[in-house]
Formats: sequence, C-alpha cells, structure tokens
Amino acid sequence: MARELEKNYNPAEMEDRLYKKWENKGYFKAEVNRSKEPFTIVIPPPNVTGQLHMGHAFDNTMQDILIRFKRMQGYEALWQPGTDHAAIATEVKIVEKLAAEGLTKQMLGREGFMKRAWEWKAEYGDRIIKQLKKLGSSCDWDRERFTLDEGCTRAVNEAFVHYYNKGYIYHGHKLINWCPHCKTTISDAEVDHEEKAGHFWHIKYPFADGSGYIEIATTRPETMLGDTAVAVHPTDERYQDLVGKNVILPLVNKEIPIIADEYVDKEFGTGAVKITPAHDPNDYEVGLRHDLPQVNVMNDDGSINENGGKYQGLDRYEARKQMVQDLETGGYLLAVKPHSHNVGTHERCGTVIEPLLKEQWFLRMKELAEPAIAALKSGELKFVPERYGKIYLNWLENIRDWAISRQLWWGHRIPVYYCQDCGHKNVSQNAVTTCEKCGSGHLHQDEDSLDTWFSSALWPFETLGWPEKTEDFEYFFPTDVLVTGYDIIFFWVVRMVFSSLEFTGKLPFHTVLIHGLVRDDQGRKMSKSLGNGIDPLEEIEKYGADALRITLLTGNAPGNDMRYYRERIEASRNFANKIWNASRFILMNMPEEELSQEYALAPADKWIISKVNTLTKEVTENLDKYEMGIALSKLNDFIWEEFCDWYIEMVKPRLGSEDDVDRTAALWTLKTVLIQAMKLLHPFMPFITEEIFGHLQAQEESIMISKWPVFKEEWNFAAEEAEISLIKEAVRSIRNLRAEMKVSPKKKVKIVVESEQSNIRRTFEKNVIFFAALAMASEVEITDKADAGDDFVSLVVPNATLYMPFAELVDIAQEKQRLQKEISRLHGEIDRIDKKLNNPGFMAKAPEQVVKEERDKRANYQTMLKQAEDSRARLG
RNA sequence: GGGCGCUUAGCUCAGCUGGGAGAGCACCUGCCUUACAAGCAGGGGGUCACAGGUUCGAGCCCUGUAGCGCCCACCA
Repeated sequence: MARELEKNYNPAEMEDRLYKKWENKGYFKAEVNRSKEPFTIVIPPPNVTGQLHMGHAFDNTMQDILIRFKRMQGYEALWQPGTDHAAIATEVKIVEKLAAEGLTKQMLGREGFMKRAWEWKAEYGDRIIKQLKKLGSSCDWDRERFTLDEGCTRAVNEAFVHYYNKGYIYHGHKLINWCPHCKTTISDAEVDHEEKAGHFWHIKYPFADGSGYIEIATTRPETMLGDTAVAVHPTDERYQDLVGKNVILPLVNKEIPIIADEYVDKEFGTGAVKITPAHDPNDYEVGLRHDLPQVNVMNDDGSINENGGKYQGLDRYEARKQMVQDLETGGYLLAVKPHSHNVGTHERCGTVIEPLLKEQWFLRMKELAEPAIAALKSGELKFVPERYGKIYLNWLENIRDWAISRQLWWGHRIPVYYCQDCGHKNVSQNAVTTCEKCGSGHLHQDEDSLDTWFSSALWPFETLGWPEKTEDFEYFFPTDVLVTGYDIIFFWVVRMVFSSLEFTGKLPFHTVLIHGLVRDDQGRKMSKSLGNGIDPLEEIEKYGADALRITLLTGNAPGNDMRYYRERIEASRNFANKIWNASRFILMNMPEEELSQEYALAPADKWIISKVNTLTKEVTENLDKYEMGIALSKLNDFIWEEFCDWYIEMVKPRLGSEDDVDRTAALWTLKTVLIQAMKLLHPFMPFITEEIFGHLQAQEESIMISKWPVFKEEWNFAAEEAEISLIKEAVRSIRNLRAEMKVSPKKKVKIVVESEQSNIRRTFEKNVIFFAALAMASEVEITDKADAGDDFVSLVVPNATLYMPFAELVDIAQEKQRLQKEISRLHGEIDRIDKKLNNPGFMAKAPEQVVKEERDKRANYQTMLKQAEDSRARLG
C-alpha cells in the first residue's frame, strides 16, 4: 500500500495532476440534496478579461478554505463561480485595441462593436478561470455564469422593470459626474477624490451700474463662462447692500445678479462666490433654490462649447489658461494664490471628472436603503471584522440616488423603448415593437447601458436562477458568506444587500467576511503604474499554490492589509517541504500489509493523539469563527514542532524494534495522526495534503471528500500529556546544559535520574527509550537515591534531579556557580509568586483558578529549589 | 470637517472574552544525528508610542497626546 513519495517536493507537477483528478471525479459539483444542509458562497466575479492578481489570490483562497472545510463537514457545499463583463473596464480595453487598428467605436457602430467585444470575451474569457484553477479553487465550474449571459440579462431587465414600475427608477436632467475621457456618466462611488495643488484666482466682477466691483475667488476660472449669479451670505455685513444688484460677467459681458444664500461661507475666500449651476454640485443646488438659468459651457470631451464664445473648441484647461491671461490683460485679475483642493477623478482612467447636466437614469435609494440599514442594526447581517459594518452603515445613511445609465455599449442596454410618435416610454423585459400607449410601431430603444454594478448587485440570486423559482434557488439561496475586500463594500456589498431584500425578501448572505489589501514589501499598493505587482502565477510556478495560499493567511489579522515579499512565501514553501519529508519518512517505515488492530499505545503515542485531538477541536472552532490565520498557525506549530520535532524523534528508536506490538503501535499512531493533521490542513493546503493522503491509505479516494475529524472524548489523555511534558522538559534541560557546557553532540553520557517519587521514576522508566535517544544518553539509571560522586553536574526538573558525570569536561567551581545562579533564579520566582499570594486584594478578588495556578507553580519551584540546594551541597 | 486603523524583538507581523509577552525572517554558537541544510539543537534581543486613569493585576479596558496610514465629506 505504501507507495513511496518522491525524494523532492515538486509542487508544480503534483498540483496540476491532482486538480485534474478532482475535476474529472466531479468533486466540485454541488446539487440539490435535501438530506444535506447547503453551504453556499458566490464568487466575487472577476473581470472577464482580467488577470489573476494577489488580491484575487487572497480573496479566493479564503473562499476555498471555507468551502472545503464545509464540504468535508458534510454540507452540500456550493461555490458558485462566474465572471463580470465589467462594462467600462472592458470597453476601454476594447477601444484601445480598436485604436491600434485605426478604428473607433463609431466606425464599427453598435452592432459591429458588440461583435468585436464578444470575440474579445471568447478569446480572454477563460484565462482568469484557468488561473483560479491553478490556485486550487474548488468552484462548481459547470455552473459558471457571466453577468452578460442570457440569464443575467433576463434578471437585469426584470429588476429594471420592477424598479421602474415602482417609481424607483426615474429619468432626470441632473448634474452628474462625467468622464470626458471615457465619455460616460459615472456614479459617485466611481469618483476618487485627490488632494491636488491648484490656485485660487481672485477676479473682479464689476457692478452693472459702474459703481465699483465685487471680488470673487475661484479654483476653476473657466467655468465662469457659465456663471449665472454671484452669491454672498445673507448676514454678511460687507455685502448686504449689494444683494439684488447686478454685475457684469467679465469676458462674457453678461449681466448676472448678486444673490444671498446660506451656502456661502463668510470666512472662506472673499465671501463672494460665483455660481455656475451647470458645473458644480453646490452651485447646482443654489441655482435650483434661486431659479437661476443653467448654462452648460462644455462638450462631452471637456472642450468649451458654443456657449463659451471665443473660447469655443478649446479644451477646458487650455481655455483656463487663455481666460486667465485675458482676465489679466483686462485688469480683472486681482490675485493668484496657491491653493490645494480636492479634485474628483475617474477611478478607471484618472481623468478629472466634470460635473455636467445630463439626462440620465437614476435609481432612488432612500426606500431601498432603509431595510438594508435595518438588517445590519438588527444583527441579521454581520460583518467580520465588525468594524466594517460602520462603513456600510455610513454609506447607506448618506446615500444619494444612484446614476445607473452609462454611455457605453458593452453592457446591459436599458430596456426602455421610446415611442417616436407619442414620446411614451415603454419599459419591458422583452423588446417592444408596439407602443403600449398609442399603438405606434415606431419605437427606439434607449442607447445607454446600465452601470456594471447594477447586474453585479443581483449576482447572489441571479446565478441561482432568479427570477425563476428554481430548485437551486430554493435550496442554495440565501448564500452564507460573502468574502471580499474592504474597498468594494460600497460598490457591491451594499447594492447586493438592498437588491436582494427588494427582490427576494431575504438577505443575500448572513456574513460578510472582509479582508485587506495585499501590498508590496514596502507597504505600497500593488499597481500597474508602479510596476510593483507580484504575479501570483509566477509564485505558484516557483513555490506551489499551497505555499502561496498559506502565505496569504499567515500572520495577518482579519481585515488588515498585509505585505507580500519573497521571504514569506519561502517560509511557506519550507513548511510544505517539512510536511513532505515527514510523510516520506513515515511512508518509508510503513509495512506493505495492513497494520494490525492489536496495539498497546505507549505514553508518547497517547500524548500526540491527545494533542491532535485538541488541535482538531481548536481548528474547527477557529474556522467556525473565520479565524483562518489562527487555525493555520496552530496547525503549523503542531505539525512542525509537536509532530515532527518531538513525536517522530521519540518514535524513531521503536521503529526498528523487534517488539511487533510496540512497533505497530508507533506506526499506527504516526499514520493516524498524520492523516488527521492532513485533513485539518486540507482546506489551507489542498494539494500536498491530497497527495500524502493518497499515499497513506487506500480506503478513501480523496481527502477532499473525506470526513472532517471531530473531537473524541476517548482520545483525551491528560495523564500522558503531563507525563510527556515532564520528559520533554528533562530533555530540553539536558540539551541546554550540554550546549552550555559545549559538550560535543557525538559524546554520549550516562544520565542518572533521581526522584523520591515512585510515579516519577515510573514515568522515566516507561519512556526511557526515547528519553535516552533525545538526551543523547549512553545509559540511563533511574533511582530514588543517586550515588554520585563529586564528578557530576546536575539539573532539576519538577520532582526529579538529573545527574551526569562530566568530570573530565567540567570545572567544579564553574558548576557550583551555575547551580548558585539557578538557586537564585528559583528564589526570584518564588518571591514574585509570594508577593501575589500575600496580597490580600489578589487573594480576595482573583478567581480561584488563578490562585490555584499560582500555588501550584510555587510548589513546583519550591521542590526544584530544594533539589538544586541539595545538589549544591553535595559539591561541598 | 467627520469616521476608522496602526504604533509590540533589527525587519514584517500575531497576541481570543484583562492573570507576567510570541512567530517568521535576520543574527550568534554547535551539528551534513540515514525524513528534511528548504534541516536539527541551543542562544541573544522588547520600559508592548507617550501621559494619566480603572483594577488585586493592563500589550489588552477608559481618557488624552503624538506620529503614520486609510475611508468618507460640496467648502468656491
């Protein structure tokens, strides 16, 4: 049965082979199974034309861990995969590609463009899926969806019509965020605010009656072409008399009024503000209050339009330059002061956003936000870590209507059909050919498409069949956990929640597990422009997916950012290598035939069994609480330290033993503990654990569908744990002493164990084989009264003294000194504890358990002190 | 202007509901002990940012301060 493992740990070959096996066997598949509890995660759909980056690797590793854990626990675990059409991101790429061929969108027309876009999708669409597979992701790939597929389109139309009929979706002429580069509207969430150094231009606006002027200050002089008023604060004494007067707008030579509005800050600038309702959100509001005209001075590409007079055709920044110059020549420019201010940029392309007045579709948010807020407040929806719930709440409580239409083609076209005869808006899931109002056949569908997040918002339920009431939907929905980064709470999490509550009446998931960003070794965000991104696929190639996965989970508190650098993944790879070699060693010793069930476990066997039992309980609890990093570090400590460095070393002398029973017990324990540890580790490191599992046993065909271990009462060996911990301490003390005395590792020495207590002597007797080996003893004598001469060193462990003859190596005076040091150390410990125990406050208020622990410690130190003093006395 | 996070060993970071500080890497010493030098054994190194407070007891709880970082927000 025991096939040998290859000498070297070689993840690349192994991982591809195993992944193929899992796929072929259909282990990733999930189906409606009423005899099982479902556990569902939907993948945050990556951009269909994107490439796997560290953020994906992190996010998907966490999901895979949860899915594999639950699958092994017996849940019908569905990890629903798919990709996002990522409207603007993809369209920008396609436009770029066309540009390289000398083509534009317009040249191809909508239909031609879409054809090219779908070709592009077909070419790159499965790249990221392949990359997710490299990572080990156990998604049910047969269920792969795409936000622009037929079902999702159906869902999107359904949602649109529903909102429209409810009056939540409206068509409005409002000020929106416009990207002059992408030439589309974007939502508030897509605008990044950057602090930028700029200027404050102080400009003279002369009164129409020639009696003087008012000084205004602006950061955007070019917008003055669209000024329709100057505003001052109603209580500002400086300007009170001026309200109602008119000023002449310089360069434009237009009369505009001075108005009073609370919005103006008297302290800021000159206290007088030019009002441009068509190009500033605040001014827009002021304009509405005062019924001011809205003069749009800009084209869609950010150049000045026909309302800009002589500046028409100039780009906005070119116009600014020109105008400032003209203002100066005209004597209107009073001052230019440096001023840094917040500038909105498009998160996709970095272009400075231009607020513009446009006819757009909006989704009214107030009513939708309310139940989403309530869900968090009631505790029905949970964020892990909890603090991210605040971000969610803050966004929802200050939410504004969502601009959902985009001037893009790659996306869901808005299902509104305008009647060319009566103007009626026909809104329907299906193409409309006859106007429902006038019966006309002249209809034209809205040219715009929907924000990509409109479809993503439906993702958890549209992928399961909604709006159909499918069996999948009934069974797998609501999903359980959503795993995503904190940077995407507004865009996605919030919108999924309110959409789901609106359409299904249920939360889409009960828990949102939030993680941080993966940064570079200097803590910088990985980005294309910096060129500091690390390609996860290269890392997988070099170190293995298992190593990459655990690197992303090690030593990182939930929700915090982490740094990624080579030394970290090397440490992970080393852990994999350690597991590999330990397993190889165990397999080398495994007999061909089945192990007999007749075994009498040694204390060391019971100790490690008891340890792995506790580990099982803890890892399960940690995973239940989404504490993957903690679970992993416990697994690491157990496997590397307890199992490899201690247990395997303890057991080595027994593997060559003539005693069949004893050898078999050791082999059985090695195998049993290793299998159990591999199962617990499997969600984290799916490949290596599968490979080893396959070699260790033949009954089950895969670890990933094996049963998750549970804590067993009968595997609880408290006495053996105490016993072995004493021996370990003795071994450590001896090694320590030998190192201190610079005794060569090759030099074996006789050790005398002296204890007055028979149970302590028995403990050493039972474990003498490995004790001798680990302590590098040539011989071990166990006695109640040692008959040692002058030529020895001694050391104390609780309730026992260990002697080693080292006459030829050790200076007696030095040894006396060492013992003296030990004695004063023990005195110090006892004093410290006495201080506590003599503190009436401590005795009165500390819990009984804590007091007892302190007492026990004191007793231990006390006996060790006595032993040390005895040893010291013997040296004279 | 609000909100949040961070400050712990040379570096990067853990530290659960308060009971005398840990890991990885780096460093020092000794080992190729037939699973593993991607390893083994041993070791050095910390006033847990600062100042108060609560408590028998504070890295952990409270208040304040400083530095760094992030998010949100319309100050022209």
